[in-house]
Amino acid sequence: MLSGDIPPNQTIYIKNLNEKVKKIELKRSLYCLFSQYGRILDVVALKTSRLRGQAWVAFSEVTAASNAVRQMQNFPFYDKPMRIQYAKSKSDCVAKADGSYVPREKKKKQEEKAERKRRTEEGQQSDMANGTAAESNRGTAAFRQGNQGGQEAAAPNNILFIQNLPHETDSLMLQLLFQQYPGFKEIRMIESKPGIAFVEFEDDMQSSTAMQALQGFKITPMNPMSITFAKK
DNA sequence: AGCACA
Repeated sequence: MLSGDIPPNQTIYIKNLNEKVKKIELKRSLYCLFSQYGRILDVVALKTSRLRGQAWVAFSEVTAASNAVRQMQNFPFYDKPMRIQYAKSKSDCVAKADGSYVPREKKKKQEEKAERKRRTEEGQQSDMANGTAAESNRGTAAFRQGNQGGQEAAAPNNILFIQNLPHETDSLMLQLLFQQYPGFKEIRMIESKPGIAFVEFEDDMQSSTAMQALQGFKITPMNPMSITFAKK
């Protein structure tokens, strides 16, 4: 169930996107969501029968893509957890940037494939069978843009930065949630800044585990939490 | 499930 053996690529491939979202809105939201990981060169999304529900986000750096693949894995986006992998090939925009771009021949077989299957289209609300508590909690989360005011994602470290909390959240509630993960040390909140919190762990492996487990966890239906590494 | 660049 790992992301397969696709080698790292500065472009990420995202699937399981909500197909009801309009293309322009989808691209804009993806841009907002992922710009916290680095500079985005291009966002590609098509609504053709074969390509709906998928998108490509090209970063200027492979490391940005790597962070995005790990940290946004299963992030609830328009009610559906994103499934993220590296793209299988180089984006045209990066080929153009590094000079290796050559216009491709047009492929006929893609149009032929498009008319094959027309069987199951609706009624597939699946799984969450063996997910974590957080995973099942995440299911119907609304998209909230997460970004800590800056652009670049902080490197993985032992302190997590939590956003989009309901303003009535207190540190005791968060402690209940985070202390179940090994290495938990403390919650820090700031009176004058409701909706955010810092959670400290012993080390960055343990903070990463908690992040992965609780990413998108909803304290209320409108508050899927957005977890990133704190800036040091 | 599905890897493009209109």
